[in-house]
Amino acid sequence: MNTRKIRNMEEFAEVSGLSRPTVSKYFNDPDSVRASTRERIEAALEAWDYRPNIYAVNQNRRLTKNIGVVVPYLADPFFAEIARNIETLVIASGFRPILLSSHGDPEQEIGNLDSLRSIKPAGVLLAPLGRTSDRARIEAFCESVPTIHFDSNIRSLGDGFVGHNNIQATGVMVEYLSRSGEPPVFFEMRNPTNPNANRRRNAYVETMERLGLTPEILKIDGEGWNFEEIGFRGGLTAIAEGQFVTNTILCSNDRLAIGLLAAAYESGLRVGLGSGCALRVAGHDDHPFSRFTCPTLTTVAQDYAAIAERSVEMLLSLIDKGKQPGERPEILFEGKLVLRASA
Amino acid sequence: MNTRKIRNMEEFAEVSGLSRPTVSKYFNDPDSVRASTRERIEAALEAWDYRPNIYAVNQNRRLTKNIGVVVPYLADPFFAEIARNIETLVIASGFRPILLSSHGDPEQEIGNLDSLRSIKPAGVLLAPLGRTSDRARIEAFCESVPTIHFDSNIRSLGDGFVGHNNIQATGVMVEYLSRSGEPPVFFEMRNPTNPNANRRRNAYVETMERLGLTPEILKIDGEGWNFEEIGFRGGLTAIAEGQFVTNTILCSNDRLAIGLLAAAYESGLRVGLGSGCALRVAGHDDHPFSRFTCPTLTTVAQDYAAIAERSVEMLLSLIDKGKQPGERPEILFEGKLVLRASA
DNA sequence: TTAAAAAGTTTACGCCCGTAAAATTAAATC
DNA sequence: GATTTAATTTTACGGGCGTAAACTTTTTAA
Repeated sequence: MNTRKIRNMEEFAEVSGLSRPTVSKYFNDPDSVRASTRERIEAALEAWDYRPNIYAVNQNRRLTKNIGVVVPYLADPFFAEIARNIETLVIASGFRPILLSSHGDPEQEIGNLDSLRSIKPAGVLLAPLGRTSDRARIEAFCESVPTIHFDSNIRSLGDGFVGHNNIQATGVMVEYLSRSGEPPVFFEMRNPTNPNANRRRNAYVETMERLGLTPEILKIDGEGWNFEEIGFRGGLTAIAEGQFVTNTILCSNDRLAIGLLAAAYESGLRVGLGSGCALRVAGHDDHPFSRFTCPTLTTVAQDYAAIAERSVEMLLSLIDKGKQPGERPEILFEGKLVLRASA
Repeated sequence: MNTRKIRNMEEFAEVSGLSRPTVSKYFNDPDSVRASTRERIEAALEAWDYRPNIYAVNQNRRLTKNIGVVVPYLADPFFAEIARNIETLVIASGFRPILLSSHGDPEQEIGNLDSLRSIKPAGVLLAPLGRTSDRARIEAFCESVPTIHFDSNIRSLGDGFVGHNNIQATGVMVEYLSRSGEPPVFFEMRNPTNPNANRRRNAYVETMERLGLTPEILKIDGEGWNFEEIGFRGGLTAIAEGQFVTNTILCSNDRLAIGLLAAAYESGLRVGLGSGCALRVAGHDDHPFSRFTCPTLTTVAQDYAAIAERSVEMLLSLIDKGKQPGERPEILFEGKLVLRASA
């Protein structure tokens, strides 16, 4: 590594023995220059440690290489995991991911979008909060920036959607639970923020009716994203007051189930399939921690990898080809039953 | 909101009835202009929806308002939580946080630092991976960018450190466990990546010896950041082969403890304080999930809020006053015993 | 009221790079 | 070796804003 400090592309072009526009061309697309030229530049890069000033580059390019990724709540390992997958894919595609969490707060969500707008991203992958989201302002954002929604589908918002097939997945779980024991009671928050929760409830009701069973829904109180806490408190009350109509409980998601498992343990109720068990509990999502609950949690897995891959793919194609008027692709991946010890 | 689109600061100055330098001054520091001027600009901002181009601004400012935040593993709710705290504080101080995760990978860690360097941050808050980190390259980074380390202290790296007092915290826990039942066995990974793990082990040994007890350490195999899995497998083996010398186990961290609890459950061992219990298990960190394990986990809490607050404070002062040669402040916050059901 | 101080305006230059057009050089084709 | 084609260089401009100097206006203090 040479000692002289390279201040800008002009100087770097000089030590490479080339002109600045050629070097600039190389940085935009290494394949756009002759092989021999490319080698000279790359040799110079080894020797001199220069990188184009990202601010000057982005100021002048029509489109930056930034891709915004907004998730509703990063402290939830589910979103952390899917964000990790997305990040890796975005980088591999030569873009630069900017990861933002809304921390469960609609204002922060809009703040994140505002903040993204100011960096003029090529596109955005957005998993919205849901019910509490400021629909109008998200819509305004989507009109100025190519946006693919994932995880949570807000009707007709954004240029496409990739997510989990809640209907199919819930159906599979309800069928399994019904044929392997008592039919399930559905356990959920009274005012779920996420639209997936509503789809899951509806699918539960439909499937139960199709099977000739009576749907039973237990709605518990609680606001915010502290789902384990909410499931725990709701579970304690439900157990103490005997609110569960059958011995089988299907939770709207794994985090509620984790709370409910804690409540069952606290109440001295053994959870599982065996004859010595008082309760069966199932979740939904295959949360990273569901393999380490006591007992391990039976659940329906979302296909994290496929959802991440497809949303990045869809966004890149949107950026590349531009918006197709009238079109808004929606892709759902099927859930897979994961049988563990809890149900 | 007016319809005419403001393209740049020139046009915005025009509609505000001011000159561009004055407007520029306002955006750098609203208090640097007369109150009446400030009001005019703010009124215009309401009416016209203009924001300075962030790339042009950063290209010209000596120092950007960016602050990098690098954590080793964002899918760990512990780091997600501390990152959330830091983010909020950084924003409140008028800076812009850039959150990056190393995903447990030393190369990604260096990649993150490289990526940060290219955005010329005012400063960086870095929680390094630890043992596997590329020390030399981190050192090189720290020389060119004001950097405060947190969580994990790599000897003499960076311009300061804020973290958890592992020695004191482990001592408190060992004392509690010893006086309330059988003395604890220390349960940890054979090759812990994080230097905190070493401090905890040493503190365990010291405290045990001070109390006149024999330290017993159980090292389990496993690589990577999948601590729950490692704790689970190690726990299963240890239980099956009767490797625990006493009935009390102090885990190096909560995530290992979560795995061990799952192993105990799987093995039919009841964990807790009562007479019907075969095992006592304690953790370290007060992981967000430790309130929902079965049984709930006794642990030592890290002061998340204080660590976040102090590291941001330290970094801002470093940015403000510049590096004091020879000085490298180290601040440790004490751990607080959290008694729950598991021990 | 007046002088001094503070704030704002004008003018001008620089930051670092993208990009377009025209001129030149090098590589590929026959 | 001459011609075509592709790549590179030269020249030139623009993007949006920071910032400095000199000048003018407004505010504050005497």
